[in-house]
Amino acid sequence: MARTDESKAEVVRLTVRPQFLFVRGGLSERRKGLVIQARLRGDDRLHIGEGFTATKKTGNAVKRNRARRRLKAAARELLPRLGVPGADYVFIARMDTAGIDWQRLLDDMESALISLAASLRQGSGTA
RNA sequence: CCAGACGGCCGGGCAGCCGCUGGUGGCAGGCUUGCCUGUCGCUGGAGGAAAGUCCGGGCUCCAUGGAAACAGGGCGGCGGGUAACGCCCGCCCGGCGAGAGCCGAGGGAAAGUGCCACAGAGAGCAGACCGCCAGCCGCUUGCGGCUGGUAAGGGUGAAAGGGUGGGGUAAGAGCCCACCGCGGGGGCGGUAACGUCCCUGGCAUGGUAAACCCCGCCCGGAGCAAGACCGAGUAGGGGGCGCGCAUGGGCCGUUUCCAGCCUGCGCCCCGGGUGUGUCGCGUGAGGGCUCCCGCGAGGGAGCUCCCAGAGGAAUGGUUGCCGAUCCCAGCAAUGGGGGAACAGAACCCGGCUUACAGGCCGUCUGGUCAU
Repeated sequence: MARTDESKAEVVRLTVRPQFLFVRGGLSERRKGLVIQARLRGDDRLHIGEGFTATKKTGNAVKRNRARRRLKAAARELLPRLGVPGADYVFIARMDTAGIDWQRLLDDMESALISLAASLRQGSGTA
């Protein structure tokens, strides 16, 4: 499959609570190492939004920090290549995120992003 | 060397690649001339507990200042340290330990009130169940009954109205005596808590004050979502109702007094920013080294360093090597496995408390061996 736009889209961090709530109303993909939510913003701009969350269930503050940092590091590698321009993504840490094998985490994120991209391009992401 | 006590310190290391954030420098660009953007360097970047948010402060805002009383809260051997403390140091007293040491909310219970279950005859103006003793009566002698004395013994209890020993006595009892304890007075040592000695009294004073309480000392409230700045803007404006036009009313726990200030007061409704940015926000009761004073907590002087400042929240992700206890095998040398505890700054300090794999250093105690 030949990628038409080789220029990677700019990635912007989601910062306020309403942005997270908006994405929660969109699509969701669950893997062993993480959960990804995604939703097309519906505006004209082409940047990709990214946000990271770890709930109290993930563990204490150290475990939550580690899980969120691993998600950020993985997203930095994968999201510019696999993310859909104009969509916002929220990466949610699970119990295994901090301890899972690094390559497995990358594989989980890649497969989730690919299937989300397929759904988004079909137009069901705007909801 | 083994066992133990106390104090202090550390709490994974190195390298490669790719990132984040603060500071700083070069270059380029922009313009409102001191900032912004891009890029390339250099450099700082979690803890001993960053935690719990339990105390004490700084700082900020609110409150007109002072005094007294009351209310509420806290503290409590003595002396010292400190900005301060409920913290720390030294000492005293009591308890525990063979010892090094450890533990103690450690003022007042003969001001008052409350409480002290069960058991027990009796539990706070004490108390005769058994026993002991005396007298009288009955009777088969040691037995039984009645009356009285007695707190030495038994029994109950967490605790039985000073303890031990002797005298004394019908049996006993601070009834008397010695020592201890307790109360009062005095001498000496100590800044003091207290210690010690002498005289004296009489055995009257159970425990509980993290029960009320009494005594002494201390204490305004809220917190960085404090608070400040920019934007037209945080303060005022308009309306209604009630009371009032003064010897009134208000000024932050309450009341009173003194001084001062303000001027209608109270309630309700309407309209007027709704959301970021910047500051606060890292030079501080600051760290390191040396010297001096002090038993110590700590204090002083000199030199030197700048040492995290995020904001859905940076301080990392990943790979390789080395790796402590630990687990398995083995008498051992050793081989294999495994791969670091508790835990993440959010205005900042001083403490306390709690969590924590493992390691290092020093001082001391007891034991063992050698000399």
